[in-house]
Amino acid sequence: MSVSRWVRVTTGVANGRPTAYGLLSGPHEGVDVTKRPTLADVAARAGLSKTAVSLVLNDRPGSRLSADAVARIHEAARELNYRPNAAARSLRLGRTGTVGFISDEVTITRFASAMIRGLLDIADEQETGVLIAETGNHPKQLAKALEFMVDRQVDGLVFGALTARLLELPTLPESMRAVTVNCVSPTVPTAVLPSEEQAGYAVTRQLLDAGHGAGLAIIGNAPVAQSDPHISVTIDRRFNGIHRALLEAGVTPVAVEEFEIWEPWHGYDATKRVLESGAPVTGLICLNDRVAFGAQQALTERGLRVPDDVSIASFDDDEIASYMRPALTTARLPYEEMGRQAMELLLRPEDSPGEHLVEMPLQVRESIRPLG
Amino acid sequence: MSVSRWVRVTTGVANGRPTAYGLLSGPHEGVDVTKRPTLADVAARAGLSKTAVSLVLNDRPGSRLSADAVARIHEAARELNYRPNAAARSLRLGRTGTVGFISDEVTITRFASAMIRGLLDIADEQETGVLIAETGNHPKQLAKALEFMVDRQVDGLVFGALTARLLELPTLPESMRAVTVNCVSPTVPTAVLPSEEQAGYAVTRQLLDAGHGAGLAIIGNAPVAQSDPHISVTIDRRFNGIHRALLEAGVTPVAVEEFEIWEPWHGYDATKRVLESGAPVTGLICLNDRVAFGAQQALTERGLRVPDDVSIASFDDDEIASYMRPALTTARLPYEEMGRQAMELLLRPEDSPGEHLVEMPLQVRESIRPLG
DNA sequence: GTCTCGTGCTGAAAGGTTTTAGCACTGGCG
DNA sequence: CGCCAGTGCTAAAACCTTTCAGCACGAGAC
Repeated sequence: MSVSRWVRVTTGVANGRPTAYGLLSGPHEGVDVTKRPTLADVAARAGLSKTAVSLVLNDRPGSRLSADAVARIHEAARELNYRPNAAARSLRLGRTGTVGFISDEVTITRFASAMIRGLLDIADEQETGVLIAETGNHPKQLAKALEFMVDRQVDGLVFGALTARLLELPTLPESMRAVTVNCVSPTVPTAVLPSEEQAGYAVTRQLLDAGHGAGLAIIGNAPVAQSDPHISVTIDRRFNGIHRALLEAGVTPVAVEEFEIWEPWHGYDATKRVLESGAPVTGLICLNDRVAFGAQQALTERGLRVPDDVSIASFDDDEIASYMRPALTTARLPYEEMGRQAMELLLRPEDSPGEHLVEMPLQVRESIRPLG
Repeated sequence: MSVSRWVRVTTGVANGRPTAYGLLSGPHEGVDVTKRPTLADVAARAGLSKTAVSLVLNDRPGSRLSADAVARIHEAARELNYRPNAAARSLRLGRTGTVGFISDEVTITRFASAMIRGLLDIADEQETGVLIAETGNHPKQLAKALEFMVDRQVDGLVFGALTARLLELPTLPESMRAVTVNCVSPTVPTAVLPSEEQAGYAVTRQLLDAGHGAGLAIIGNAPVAQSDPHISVTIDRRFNGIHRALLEAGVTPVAVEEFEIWEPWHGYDATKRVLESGAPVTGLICLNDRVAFGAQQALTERGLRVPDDVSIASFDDDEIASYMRPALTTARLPYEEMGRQAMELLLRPEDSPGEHLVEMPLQVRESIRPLG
């Protein structure tokens, strides 16, 4: 059916609420035009019972109605443009065909919005709606959002976070399905996370393979973030991957710049320091793209060119990575894929507890030059 | 109440659906622990009728219950941790306390996610939930989303778009409240748009006031976008503002670069062309920040510095505008404020048809140098 | 003593769906 | 003929809320 065929026909108000919906004057006569048709209307028009209509329209197996009856019901439903009333169905069934997405600020900031894309994608495939709430990291807001969702009897909950951290969630109703994306919580067994160890390893190898073992610098070492799961549970793994690659190759970086917040200006400052120190740097592992962006600004100011003089590899595949000249080689944070995974896990009938890692694919672009 | 107090107590399943919810073993005895309490449970505990409970809990004016009765009901509700069943209420009331947000790709791309922030902000204040759907510009998806929302009996609809264009929407049920944000539709009378004329004027004046009248270039003239409302209904106004300022000052640009798609590489190419043409350019009006970013890359490659040699002003206040060195002076696209406005208009009881313009504030940063 | 009115409260219907239990009929078998 | 099984269909309950209509009772007016 097409929604566009619904129009209000009178402006009458009954019981303080408008009820006057109906079909555009169309080919079918004898239809009550004052309100949305119900099962009873379809039943009347088909000359059968509500039970029969419900059975047929939901084609329940085992209900043995004559082919004629089935045809009449379908015809009547089509003619009346019947759509079931979601509230009534929810009331009866105890489920709503709706899931909730609660995050700190995934939806409302630009960084991880691809996560929503993934979520909505799968939800849509499964004819499921998504209710959204953001907490801005306030426990009060979280409690409120949760209460709202539970009251609406959502069929499941997805918890998301901007940075992959440990979340403090209240205990959920035990029958409530839930998945965390880009975060973990002791109260939710199923979690979807980016495969950071692999990414750390891949990024580092990319520079090592290009021959930068002798002049490698790390821009953005973050010991605090590494050790505090409330800041991140995955940064640690990213560094583990980096170190595994270095260890394997027997390489020690010529410089390691430490700072916890990864914004362009920090990358700029840190890289400036490295350059001023005179360390013989030929390759930069920047801990994210914004840091890499700042690093490049510092290099440019020094008259150094990427990748001719210094190569850069990085993490995230932020918008900025593709705007840079040269475009940045970086390990992509797979937000969309994580969103898809989460929704699939949530909607799947069986449980799938545990950590589900999603690969961070290396986007190889032009910021690395092979040496000699 | 706190949601965390709900836990499943048995794993029993009735009618094929789990119903076993209850209070954590707490201070109150004699409460049925097997399911969410209903009005009837509260009534029983308070020794009154369902009617009385409903009346009191919704504190309907004109219902004259004794102070004692009111107290008993509140107490019982609190003890049982009663929360009304949203589906039942919707069924009865015909409204849901939920609005729908349908857009092409506002939620799922990074550009306009602040719009959602504004929407959710206000929705939250008004205890309203938000159902989200994205159409990716497919009419099929749009119809599906609309149908879904109408079926769920949302109390209103917000239509959003990434670029401020004319939308083709099916006729809505006439009683359905609706607002468009950053887009317009003949079927929806209330629209929220950015105040582009004012922004065009302000940006241009900023360069003129700094003395760049003699060396002004426009990077990103877009005649097609200007004249096709399906691409944009506001770009036109942006140019009108620019031209009004120029006309007023009696200024003719020394160069006008035309291209319809405003990505960094286009800005880069266009600026390169201008520089190669030898036009005596001292100030660039870039039609968005990404174009400005590309322009700066071209300038830098030519050994020209911003703002020392060339000044830049731009539109949008994209992420990138604040990352650039120097940070970019730009007229902010007020997505968040537009979102707030839209939700306020939607939730307001009276209608407010017409166009609601939201100011685009000029973010004055360091990319403009006053000429001697 | 009857009527009227105000007070405090309640029964029952309505909203639209799903599902259980079961009715009425036919045909086949013993 | 009696019984059983199968076929085609339906009545009614249940889900939980809101609200209309109205009951019972006591006080005051006439």
